[in-house]
Amino acid sequence: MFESYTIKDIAKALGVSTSTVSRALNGSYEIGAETKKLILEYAEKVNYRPNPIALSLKEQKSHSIGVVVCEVANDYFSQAINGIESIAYNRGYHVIITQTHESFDRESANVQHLLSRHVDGLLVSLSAETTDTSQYKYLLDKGFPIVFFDRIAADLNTHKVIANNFKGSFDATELLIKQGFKNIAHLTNSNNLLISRERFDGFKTALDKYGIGFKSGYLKHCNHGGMIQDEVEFAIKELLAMDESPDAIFIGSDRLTISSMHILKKLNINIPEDIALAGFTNSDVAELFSPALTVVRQPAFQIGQMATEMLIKTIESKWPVEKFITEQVETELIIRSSSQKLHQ
Amino acid sequence: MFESYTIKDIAKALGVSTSTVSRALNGSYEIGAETKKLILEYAEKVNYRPNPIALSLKEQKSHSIGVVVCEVANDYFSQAINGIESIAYNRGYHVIITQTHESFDRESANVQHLLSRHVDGLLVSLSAETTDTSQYKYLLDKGFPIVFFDRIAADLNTHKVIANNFKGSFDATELLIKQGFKNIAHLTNSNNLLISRERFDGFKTALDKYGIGFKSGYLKHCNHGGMIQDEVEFAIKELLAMDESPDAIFIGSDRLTISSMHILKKLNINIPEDIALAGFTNSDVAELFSPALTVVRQPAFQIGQMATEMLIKTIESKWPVEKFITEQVETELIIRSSSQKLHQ
DNA sequence: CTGAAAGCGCTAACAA
DNA sequence: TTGTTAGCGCTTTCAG
Repeated sequence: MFESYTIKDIAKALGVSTSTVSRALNGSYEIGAETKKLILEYAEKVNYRPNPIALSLKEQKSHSIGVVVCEVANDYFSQAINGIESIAYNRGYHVIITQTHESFDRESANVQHLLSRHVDGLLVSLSAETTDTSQYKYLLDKGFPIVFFDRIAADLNTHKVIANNFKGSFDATELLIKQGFKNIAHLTNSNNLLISRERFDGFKTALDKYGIGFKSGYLKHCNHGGMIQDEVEFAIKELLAMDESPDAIFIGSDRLTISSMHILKKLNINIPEDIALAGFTNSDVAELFSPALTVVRQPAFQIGQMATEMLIKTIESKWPVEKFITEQVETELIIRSSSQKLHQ
Repeated sequence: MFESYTIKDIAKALGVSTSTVSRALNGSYEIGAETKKLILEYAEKVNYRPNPIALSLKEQKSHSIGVVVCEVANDYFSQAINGIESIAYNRGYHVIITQTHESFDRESANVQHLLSRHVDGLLVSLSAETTDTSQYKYLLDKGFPIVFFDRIAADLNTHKVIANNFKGSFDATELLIKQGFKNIAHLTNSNNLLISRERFDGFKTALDKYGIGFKSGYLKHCNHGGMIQDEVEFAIKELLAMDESPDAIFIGSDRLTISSMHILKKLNINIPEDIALAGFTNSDVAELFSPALTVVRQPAFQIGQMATEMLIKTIESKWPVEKFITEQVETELIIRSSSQKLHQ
């Protein structure tokens, strides 16, 4: 079962050459119907499975794709990875997952490692620390397939999949405004990330639309994306200690949203009485929270699927791909009690 | 960068033979210090990386391990996978993850697929449907390395890693009893799984200790492990509709615990007023729930690490491994308000 | 100390 | 229609 038959074993058993066996197995037409039938039957009988390693060596393709994300224990990314695997598996690719933990150095090391493993392509979501994308540019220039998703590198010319961050952010902020909140803070990931800037834009635009001035003190960046708990706690405490402290926070990152819930609970701050909350997250249990959490949800599974399909298409393209597209998908605003204005 | 240098390129560039290069790179002693230095320096300069595929073909080892779990979007398993990857990565193995979705057929297909990928060993947690473990027995008899974790096959002679399910279950049940609950139901996964039986034993033993008779109507099995939402809802509704309906439920599975919270919320049943709750889960946000959830938590990350270490040790053992061990780790009972008896 | 050659499993160009 | 052979990148005898 695990010491599988080789093409050679079959050839010997049947008294033909290995190439004949290969041809039969690959459905080549330059082979006798008789021989073919014989070989296929025998192969079936002994449960022949081609050795993927030998194939890889021959074809110079590993049939694997590398994935670079900040971490897997994150609802958004675990769902995206699910989508990635669902496509990859069906197309005969396996995926190697690496985590950056929001560090640029680890990101580079991971890319190197994946390259040395001869992955056929890369699915990348940048770390919060990354500003230098030259390693990707170098690879892309050489024709190596890379698809970015979620945390994309705007300046690189390749396929990208991203959610409509602007609108997701705008909608959530507008909801808070319509509820009657006036002092809305924005807690978000590093400004290095395009998604942070897009989400801030959506936030700011909603404020503008309703004539609410933006206070720069209400904008807090967690440059480690919530990997360091103290950083988040510090930011939130700063907000709470302001002269005119905010009555609502809109949070622009999955991990930060969950961290904030933990911290506010620890500080005994009531949501939404003391401060209202809404944030990006793909948690499936947000409705169970106390209070139920208003969230902006991304179609993470689908994003993973789309990115993987684009990548495999690029990998298997006979011609060098020149025209790249950026797919944008919509987010979903799920309104629950954490964003509710209580009339006292 | 991604079209890497081969040993042949180096040999040609330096005017030596490929075997000499190989020897230098592998630190063989039968080589001149001069030549060695030259080769190593050049290899360093061009950033030589051995082709892992060629190595695999040569060594008949893929340096990858296969993982079989019911699903990754599950707090326990995603944490275990984290542990698995942390060890595997350091030891130069990569992991291929497959999901059974609690189906025996998919489990078999996954094992076949992983075998055809020539994984060096298997890390398995059985599906809820599995009763026939003969495929594993066959492989083990042939000396193929397999380590079971969490949902183990008791009768197979190999390494295993498991939590102290009996004690975890006993402690949680005892807590409920001490709180004053008398009619405690037990909702759990398929009886096929040893962990279900162990957890039931812990539950039953606690009941016995306090002289509480066990009512068979209070025991509900979800044979699909919560993959089918209706099954869980049906079981809970049955409990609630009983003449003497339970005042507390102790749940024996991560997924069922989360599902139950969703269902009770939907049915507008208050916890713990109407019914108290405690259950196995590795969710990191259980304290944020409404109400905060009392949980039995397993050291999933550590379990993943231990299983992987045992597997790699078996894979790399020079001698056929004959003595197998079963590691047992302790669970942790985290007491929160969902299990609290409110005195009215 | 170093080189030539075989072989891991498979495909494909070339011969027959 | 089938067989022979070379080669993918690497290690490892076996000669020299």
